[in-house]
Amino acid sequence: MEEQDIIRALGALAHDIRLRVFRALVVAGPEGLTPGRLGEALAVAPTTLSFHLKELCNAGLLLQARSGRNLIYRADYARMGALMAYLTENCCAGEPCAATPPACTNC
Amino acid sequence: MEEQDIIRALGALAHDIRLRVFRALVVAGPEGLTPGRLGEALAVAPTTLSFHLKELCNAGLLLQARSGRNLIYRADYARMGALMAYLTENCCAGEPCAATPPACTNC
DNA sequence: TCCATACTTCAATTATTGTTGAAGTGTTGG
DNA sequence: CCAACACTTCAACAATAATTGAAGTATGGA
Repeated sequence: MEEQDIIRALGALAHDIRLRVFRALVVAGPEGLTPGRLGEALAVAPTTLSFHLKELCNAGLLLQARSGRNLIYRADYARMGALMAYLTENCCAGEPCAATPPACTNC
Repeated sequence: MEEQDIIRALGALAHDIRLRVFRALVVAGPEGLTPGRLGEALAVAPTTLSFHLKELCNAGLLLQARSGRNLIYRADYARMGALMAYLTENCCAGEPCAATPPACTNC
């Protein structure tokens, strides 16, 4: 992931609606959610929501698919993981991720 | 860290100059750097740099101190750690931080 | 005290982002 | 094929962020 991608991803998450959308999709898991459900859950107007979903897609954080007359958005976990990896490596003084509460399940 | 703080921090890092500044300060360690050195290293005009340093301070990611006629900026590692913790917990499906290469040094 | 140094703040301008309602695209059931 | 549905795109506007040069503040040395 290039620096430019990192900046796009961070910028995409740096907005209240988009952060909530992304969180909702992370919680929703691999099945994802439709804009309809998202708009309902978060009380965001369709046009506004569509704009922000597009932003998140452009940043590479979301995947889009069609299912009938609905679109389905899903969080791109790999991408989010890559973002975390970059931040851990470059912005945390090389320390292991400060947030490892379920530490070392394989030990 | 409240959602609003998370958004501020993400927004602060979502800019090429600011991301480089923060990275430089992380690398510099606890001793930090002066705006003079930063501007020199990153080739940024003093006014512009000052603006971005202020943004990073306002976002809580940087600490400022005076030493003689120089100001010294340092990365706030704790704050960055809190940001990482939030993202791991809320945006990574509860999986442990995707980036744990030096894993489990205490095992 | 006065000057030079090291930055910051201010003010004006430009560029980018965010929001909204209206119009458009693709899809399904009748 | 057509009407209703689920969304997106467009266009216009409002709000916010970024850049620049000029002026201001704080510090240390002559």
